[in-house]
Amino acid sequence: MAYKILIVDDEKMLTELLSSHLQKCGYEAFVAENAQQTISMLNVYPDLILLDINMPEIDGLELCKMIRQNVVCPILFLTARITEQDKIIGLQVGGDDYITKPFSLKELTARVAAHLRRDERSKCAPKIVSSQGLIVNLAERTCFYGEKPLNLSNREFDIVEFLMRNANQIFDRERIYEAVWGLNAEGDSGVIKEHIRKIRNKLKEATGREYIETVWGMGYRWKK
Amino acid sequence: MAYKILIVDDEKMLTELLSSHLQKCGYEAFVAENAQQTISMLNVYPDLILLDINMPEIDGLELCKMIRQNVVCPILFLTARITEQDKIIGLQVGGDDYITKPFSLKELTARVAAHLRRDERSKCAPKIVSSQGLIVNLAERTCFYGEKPLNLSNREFDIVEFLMRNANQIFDRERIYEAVWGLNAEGDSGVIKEHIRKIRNKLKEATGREYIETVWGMGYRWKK
DNA sequence: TCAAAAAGTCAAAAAGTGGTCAAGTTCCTA
DNA sequence: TAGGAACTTGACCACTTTTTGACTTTTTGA
Repeated sequence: MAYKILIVDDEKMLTELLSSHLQKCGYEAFVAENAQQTISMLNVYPDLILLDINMPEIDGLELCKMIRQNVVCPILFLTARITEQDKIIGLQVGGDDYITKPFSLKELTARVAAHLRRDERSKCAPKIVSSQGLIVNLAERTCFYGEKPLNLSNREFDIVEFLMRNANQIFDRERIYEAVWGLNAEGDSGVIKEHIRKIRNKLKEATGREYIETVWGMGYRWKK
Repeated sequence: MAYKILIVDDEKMLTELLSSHLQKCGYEAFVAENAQQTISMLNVYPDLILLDINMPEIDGLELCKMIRQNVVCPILFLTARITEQDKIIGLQVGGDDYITKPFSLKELTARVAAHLRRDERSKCAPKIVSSQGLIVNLAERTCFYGEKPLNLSNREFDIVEFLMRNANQIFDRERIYEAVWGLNAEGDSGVIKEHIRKIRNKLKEATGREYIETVWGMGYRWKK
């Protein structure tokens, strides 16, 4: 199946040029001309996003931040200006690389290919699980929200991993205990409660969002 | 078995184009040109519905609300206009996504595929029971009327589940007690009466309908 | 028409559940 | 092996659910 590339730019000329070129190169190309279109286009699950920084209405950087809430694929900025400052901001909002205008099509496709390759590698090796901008690296046992590390302890990480792998399902404390501590491990007595509290604190601290929901009388559920 | 897609639009040109394209992609396509046709078409149990918002006679949004009374499959709006306001209203009436006209066939099929995939995932796990627009998710133990959550407590949910599973049958309070609390559990003394009252209140609040009927001297019955 | 039985309502007591905290224990590392 | 981090425990509080019993309303049949 062909890689899907989403092009976000308001200049029709450019988007047409790019999309036809990328299609020739064997990619599937999708175009969005504004923020709204972009967000709804994320449903096609693009493998890579080309994002123009200079757009009317909404800033590309701002848009990037929004995209990152839902998606982990590489995001490459298309931009005229590029200072060190820009670069730092770009990375902060979750961008992966810059391509400065004007660029040759050859250069563009080379970069696109490189990032897809890299993404492919990271996909098979460490295994990354992502949920609303939260990136969990199972190989390194780390958890980041953008640049921010969560610093989960071992037990905490295990619990998060278990809940994320089974997102949207409800588990009572006993089931979580079994899953994380191992079967026929004795008792719970509230350890989970305490761990959940710690995890929630760290998640809140880093992301400002609620990930773990309490279903009264039933248990906990990871909201995807 | 091919996915069934229902296309609701009054422009013959468009519906023919769409249906032939979707058929080429391996889907089964059905067309409805107005509200009446749509409602009767629901009997084929479509897996996904493409719904034009701008139709004469009846508003697409209104129609969507009616469809949702009977059906849980994804509903995608086809629309020219699209503001934040539209989006919110669309979601309130039970829509799942928007596709703005004009759109490419490629984009359309991508979105259709994405939603079918998503729906497939949620289908295999939880098991959904539906009764007159009331959707009960056994896995999550939630109960919705369209968008409105019922917020049943555990005991309440158990009772509703039992009655719904055995719809149209009459059970006296003792039988319900046995079924929900477990056999040779002692006494009833009116607990059921109270729970039934709570459930009725919540059902009434959310749906405006009566689901639980009292058969005097005999017990209660869930009206399907 | 009236009284008894059945069903419905209400408020308050009882039981159960989850969140928080502080203190204890274990484990690991320097 | 001392110190600190991670893990566990139990007690407490706040809150929700469940149950109870007294009371009212409705229905039925003599």
